[in-house]
Amino acid sequence: MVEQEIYLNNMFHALADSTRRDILARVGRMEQSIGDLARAYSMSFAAIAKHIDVLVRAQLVRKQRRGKYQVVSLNPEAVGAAQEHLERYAMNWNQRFDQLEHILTSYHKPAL
Amino acid sequence: MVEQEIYLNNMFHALADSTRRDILARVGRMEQSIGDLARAYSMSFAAIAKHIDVLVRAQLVRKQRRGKYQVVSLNPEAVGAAQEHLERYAMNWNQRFDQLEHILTSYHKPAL
DNA sequence: GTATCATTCAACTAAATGGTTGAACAAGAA
DNA sequence: TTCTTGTTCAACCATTTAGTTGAATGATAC
Repeated sequence: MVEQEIYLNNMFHALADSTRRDILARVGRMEQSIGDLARAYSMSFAAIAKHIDVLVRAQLVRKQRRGKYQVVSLNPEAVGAAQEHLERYAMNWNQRFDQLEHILTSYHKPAL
Repeated sequence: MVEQEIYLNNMFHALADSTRRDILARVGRMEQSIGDLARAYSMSFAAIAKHIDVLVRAQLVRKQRRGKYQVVSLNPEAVGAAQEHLERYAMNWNQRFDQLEHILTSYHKPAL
C-alpha cells in the first residue's frame, strides 16, 4: 500500500471516534498532559493514552516530554496537511457535483 | 451518543479504508452497479458489497435498484454535508493556528 | 537514598472489522 | 417454466480495536 494511503487511513481512522475528536478539540484550545486529558474522561488513564497514541500515529498531535509530564499538542504541520487532503477530497467532489446532479436528476440509463 | 457524533463516526470510518475511498472516487466519476464495482477489485463480490454498505451507512453513497441491478451513486446532499463538516474542522483549526504556532514556538510553560 | 506522581508496557477480554464461502432470493431472458 | 445473472444473507475465521487491570519504569521532591 502506498504511504499516502496509509497516512489517509490513519488520519480518517483517528477521526472516526468521538473521544479522539474531543481530545483533538481540547488540545487545539490548549496543550495538556496525558494526565490532564485522562482526568477529563470517565475512562482509564491507559485508555486515553491509547487514544492519544492513535492521534500521534495519524500525526494529528505530538507528544513532547516536559519533565515529569508528556505534553500533547496539536501538530500544526500535519493539521495543515490534513486540511489539504480534506479540501482535495471536497474539491474533487465539487468538480463532479454539477455533472452528478445532472446525471441524477435526468433519466437513469443503466451504466452497463 | 448524539446523532451528529454517530454520523461523523460513520463518515470518518467509511473514509478510513483505501478500497472504500476508491469506490467513492469511482462512483463519483460514474454510477455503477455493485457487480461492476466488484469486478474492479481482487476481492469477493460479498466483500465489495459490504464495503458499499459501509458507505451507505455513512450516507456517502446511495443504492437504488434498477431492474436486476443495484446501482450505486454518490449522494450529493450527504457529500455536501460531509464537506461542511470537514470544512468546519478545518476552520476551527485555522482559527487556532496562529495562536497555536505562537504557543509552540515560544517558551513552553507547563499547562498545569 | 526513598517516596510519590506520571507514564509506559504487557496481558487479557469483548466486540467490531474485513475478509471468505455457500445457500437463498430476485429479476430478466429463453 | 427453466436458466442465468445479480444480489442478499448467514455462518464462519483471523485480525484489530477499545477497553480493563496491574506491574514496571521515569522523573521530581524530600
